[in-house]
Amino acid sequence: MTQTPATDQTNTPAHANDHAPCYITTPIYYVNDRPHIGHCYTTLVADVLARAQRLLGRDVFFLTGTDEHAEKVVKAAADNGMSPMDWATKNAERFKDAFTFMGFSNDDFVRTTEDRHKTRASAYIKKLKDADIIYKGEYKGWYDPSQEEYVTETTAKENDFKSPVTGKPLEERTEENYFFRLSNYETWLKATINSGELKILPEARKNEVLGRIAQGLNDVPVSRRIKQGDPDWGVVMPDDPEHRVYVWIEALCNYLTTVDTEDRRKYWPQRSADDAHPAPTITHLMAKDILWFHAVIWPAMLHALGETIPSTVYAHAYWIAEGRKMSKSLGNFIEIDTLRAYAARYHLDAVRWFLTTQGPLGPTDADFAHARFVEVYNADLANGIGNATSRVSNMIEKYLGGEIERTCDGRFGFEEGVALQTARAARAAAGNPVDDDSRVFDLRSSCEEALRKAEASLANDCITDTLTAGKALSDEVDAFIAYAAPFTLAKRLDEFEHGQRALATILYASAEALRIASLLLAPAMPFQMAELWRRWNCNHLTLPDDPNSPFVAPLEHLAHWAGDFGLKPGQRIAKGDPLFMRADPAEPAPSAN
RNA sequence: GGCGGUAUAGCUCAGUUGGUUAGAGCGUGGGAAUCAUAAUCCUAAAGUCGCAAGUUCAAGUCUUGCUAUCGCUACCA
Repeated sequence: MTQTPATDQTNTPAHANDHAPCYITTPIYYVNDRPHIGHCYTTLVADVLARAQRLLGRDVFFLTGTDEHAEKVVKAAADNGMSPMDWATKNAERFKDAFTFMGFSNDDFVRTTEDRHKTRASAYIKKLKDADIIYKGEYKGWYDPSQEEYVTETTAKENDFKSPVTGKPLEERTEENYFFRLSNYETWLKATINSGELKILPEARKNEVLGRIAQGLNDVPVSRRIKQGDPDWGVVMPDDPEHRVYVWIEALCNYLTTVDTEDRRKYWPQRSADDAHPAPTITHLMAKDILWFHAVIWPAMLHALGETIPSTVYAHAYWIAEGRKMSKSLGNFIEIDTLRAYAARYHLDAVRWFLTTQGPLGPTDADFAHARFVEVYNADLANGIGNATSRVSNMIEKYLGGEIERTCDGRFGFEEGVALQTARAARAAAGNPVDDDSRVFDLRSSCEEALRKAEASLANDCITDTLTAGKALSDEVDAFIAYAAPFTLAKRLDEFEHGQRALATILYASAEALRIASLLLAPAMPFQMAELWRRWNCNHLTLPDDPNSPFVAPLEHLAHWAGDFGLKPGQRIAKGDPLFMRADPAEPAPSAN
């Protein structure tokens, strides 16, 4: 499952090689933090994207992990009477547990304290140092003796050159440090970002980064001199044991160190201009606070190393809670336990759906409000896809004995079609004729359209269009059922020559469209969609009982109307319990305790 | 302080190079239907497009000022 590194690719389906590989990362999370909605959200977006790309048939590698080399980790460990490593391990496990709970399908979980990371990160830095791209220089800054740390120029100025914490005067100090020649890459960065070779999303963030680059780039310090009594924690500057590499610069390397192995290099290949293989896509997802490192410093480092640069750096905004910014002082962080409580009441897939569709993917923050959660849950899931599958399953059980009788082309209201004419006649006979007898439904074309939309949006790392396309299909089925009223026809079968055939045709089209909708919804709701496939005996997954098992074919094939994986005559359809039970808006929010 | 973004129906947001009655989803009102988780379908109402001035035959869409709000301001993760 999720936390098991899938290091071997032997289970990769054959079709996976038809497309370029796809590498998706989240930041590695600071191990002193407790997993909260922020960590879960970024990783969920990555998971939905990874699942969607796998569904398209791509060979995906999805990485997350923990950042463990901060000095504060040593302190926190000491405060808790543990060794830094034991403390880090304990907290890394909390992230792993949280992510397992969220149903994430990451292929690996990297910890920066692992040798595989440290040795390679160290090698990259050595390479840069040997090339004089990392050089020894002098850092002049404002030092806060009471806190034993430097403060930034701006912070120093804002606080009138006094310690922001204690108010004692700051000292101007000069220190010997190593620097990275970021200033060398100003022109290159501008060109690379402007050309779209490096996509920074959303657009607003790209402009922010470009604006800041335009103000000029300075070389950045990447190390600090090791002082007497410093803990041995982190990566030492190659060939200079008196300096330690700053955590963040070593941490960035995790994206490359983890796939810098023979079997994984396909996700991050060193490419030449005439490379015939399709270029893999490398997508870094993160929250907006760490965009600068990922959009500027990291690509420049990679460029200096002669490595491929990421194709997309996506920085989403923050969640706020019930209209208020989450902060430690307010103590209103939505922690993993709150999400667990929501999942226990509404289903994990409902939590995933809400976060994905209502989240701050754009440049502005989004609100996690209980009332809103229930509204979206009822509108999209209980009344939407949940109810639609219930009513269709129910009618197939009731009118067709729980078995698909025939297929059809999914087009209704057109000249040659008899099924909808029969259904309209039945409504008229029942004294409830349709308002508009010229209405047409082309469910098959709608499905094909939805598929195109999904593929186009995923090429731009957009996950929501795929989901809304799936939801739109389910909505169309609802409208079709209301119009065709198969339940009315079912009561008057003997009045019409082809009544039974018309009924079976209408129900087939409804169910087949919902099956295709469920495929598009699956990246966000893998568990309940797999449950639906079990009830409907659809063989989409290699292991029908394991929602995390690979798909048996790419989406294009799976979603083919009445195709090899479509519903077939004789296929058993079971109704089962509601996938998403309607929620009571009056009920108080689930509590973590 | 500097640079930049945003202000459009109750809520969340779309609104292309300025051009007829400003759109969607959710929520709300009315009607229909009853297969379904009282779900669904049809339909309606609701906006002086932050405020003020300007450019123009014509501005939500351009300019200026004001107000509110948000982000970035680099080496803590």
